Amino acid sequence: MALDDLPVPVFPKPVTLRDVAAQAGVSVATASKALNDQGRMTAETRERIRETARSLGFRPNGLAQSLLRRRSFTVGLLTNDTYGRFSLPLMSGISDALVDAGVSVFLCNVEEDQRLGQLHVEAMLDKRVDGIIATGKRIDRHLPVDLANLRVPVIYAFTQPDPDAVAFVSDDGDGARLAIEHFCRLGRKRIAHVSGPASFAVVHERAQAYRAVLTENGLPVIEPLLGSWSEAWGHEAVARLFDGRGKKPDAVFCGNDQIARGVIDALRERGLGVPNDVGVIGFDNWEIVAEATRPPLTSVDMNLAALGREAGLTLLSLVGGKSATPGIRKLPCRLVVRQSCGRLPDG
Amino acid sequence: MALDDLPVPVFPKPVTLRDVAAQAGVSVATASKALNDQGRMTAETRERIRETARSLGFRPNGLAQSLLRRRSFTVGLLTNDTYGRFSLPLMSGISDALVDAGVSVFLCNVEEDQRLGQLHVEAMLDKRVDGIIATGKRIDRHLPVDLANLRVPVIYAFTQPDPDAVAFVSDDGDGARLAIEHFCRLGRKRIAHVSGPASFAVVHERAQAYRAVLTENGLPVIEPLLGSWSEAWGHEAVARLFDGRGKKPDAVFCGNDQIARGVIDALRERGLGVPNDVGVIGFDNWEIVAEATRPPLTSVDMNLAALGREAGLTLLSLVGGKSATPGIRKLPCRLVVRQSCGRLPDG
DNA sequence: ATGAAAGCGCTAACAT
DNA sequence: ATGTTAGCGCTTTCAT
Repeated sequence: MALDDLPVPVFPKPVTLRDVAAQAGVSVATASKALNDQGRMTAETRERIRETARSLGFRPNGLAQSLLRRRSFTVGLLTNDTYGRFSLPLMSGISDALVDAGVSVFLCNVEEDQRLGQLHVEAMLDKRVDGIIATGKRIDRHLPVDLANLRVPVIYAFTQPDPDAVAFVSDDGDGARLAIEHFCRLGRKRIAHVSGPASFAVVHERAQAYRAVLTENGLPVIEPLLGSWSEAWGHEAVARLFDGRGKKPDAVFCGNDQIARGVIDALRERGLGVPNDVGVIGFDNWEIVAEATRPPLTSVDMNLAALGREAGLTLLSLVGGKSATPGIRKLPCRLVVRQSCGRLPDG
Repeated sequence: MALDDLPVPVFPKPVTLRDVAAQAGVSVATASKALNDQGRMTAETRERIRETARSLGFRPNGLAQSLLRRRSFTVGLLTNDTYGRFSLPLMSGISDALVDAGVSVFLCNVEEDQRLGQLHVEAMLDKRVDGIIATGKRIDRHLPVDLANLRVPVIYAFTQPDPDAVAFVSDDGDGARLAIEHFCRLGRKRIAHVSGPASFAVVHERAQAYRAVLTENGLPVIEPLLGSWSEAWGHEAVARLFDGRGKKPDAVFCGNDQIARGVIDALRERGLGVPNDVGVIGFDNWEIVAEATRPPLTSVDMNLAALGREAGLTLLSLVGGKSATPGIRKLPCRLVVRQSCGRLPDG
């Protein structure tokens, strides 16, 4: 038995329009028209050409078409959030919007590497992408690439945009507002806020909305507790909130779902019931966490997929030659109600 | 002030080789050679042409190059795991391997939609990708697309391959073995196994390795407990393991990190200490979970990024005309030791 | 040492 | 109703 006898796969040479034309006994031009529903010819010829194309398994070479049309039906997607959970729904929304237009997506992960980023952008440009979408994991940090004055339209989604660019971000103030108003409707009176590090812009945005809604409702504002985005911090925050003397909170609005989980666990350890004694709301609506807490966690969802869709559609219209108003557009959040807040009094 | 006065962005017409040639006073052919280090010409001319190219900001049109070279320096990445945590490390590894070769990645999410899948594959083929990588979220399910007899090489990574295709998957038996052997080295005597649903192939593969290693070490085999991949199941499994009469386990090997978390929490609630009374090992090494358990969880890592790299490199060599041995290649796992198993007796 | 010409696979004016 | 011609932007013989 022969060694070194691996079946070297030989790939069939692609069928070209020329092949189809020859086979059908017409010129390339006629074949092209037949397949693109252009020009005039007898229905019979058209059908015959179509049939030969089909039988030969002809597929037009997209490179040739793009070269001619000056449009590759391809957009570049830049991200620095390979492992995060934000980019995925975002991307899914983007692809979604683009697929319907027959546009494919080049995925490029740039990490924090300036050089790599620039390299990727050039590669995209060289491949003649129709446009570029930049996404990230936080809206107050810029990707490590310069996207100003490119030869193609650029859209920012969930990342810090260049000035005068078109950008979409979640409205974190709106998200916080939804949460606090939900608590108010449920009759909670002492609502605390446990959030992430002060270095995040959203932390302040949410805290501000938290204060505003409480004031509007004549409820006391408890100074927000800022820490890290971890369960451990949620734990610790509960100690700080409940150890002191004075009135205890009957609701906690958390900066993310992991903090919320820490809070819920800590409350249980203290013999405090959720939602009966204390209501809890999280942020991000990370299902894997929100559904594992006991009870399941009510949480603010940033609608990232919708945000991605919006970004994709806007890019498409830009590519189509329309113009879009520059500036940052904030998209509303949505409260996903589970069981960590209890029911309406009259519910 | 005028309304409707949005600055319609006008994009500069790309500079072509023809422009460069004209500007430098040479023919396109010469310009091409100068920029590609081909042909012969005075160093002076070459440099002059280069300089004009640079000053004009010339970038070759990749579409034209690809059309000629019959190679797009682009590969398609098919996945049905948009939201999962498996595809991301995988993708990152793949891009990693490809970027160095100047190859970009088309990301396509096909969900479970057969029609959408076929559509995407055709789109990729039309765009003349050099090859395709199929990835998924479990290795015993096929993507909803037919990738046999394509015009380009195909590699499978972490998804069920076609027969005779080249595929890379994690070696789950190896992963289980690493876990159980670790327990044995630490002197654990009654090691239980709590895993996911019987409908997953990996569940059996791991259970088999579990049995084998215990037998090799002369330790009793406790019939594996199969359930779901959730924390709640981890909880319940602990009840089943510890409620009965008879000897209690001193170690639990879990099918994923969420189960492990449920197990650890349930043990604590029973007053059982981890790792002192019971050691726990998880699977997947999902950092966000493994680092949030108390104590932090020792877990089996499937080395997905490495697996992706391997897949990427192999595709590249296939594209380069080399041949690869068909079949499923299993890549080893790695045990990430944290604090849920305790130390070596003499450590 | 440089350039003219052909051609990658396709589309679109402009003939006939 | 169909074919001829001229490109898209580039590379590559082959002349000069």
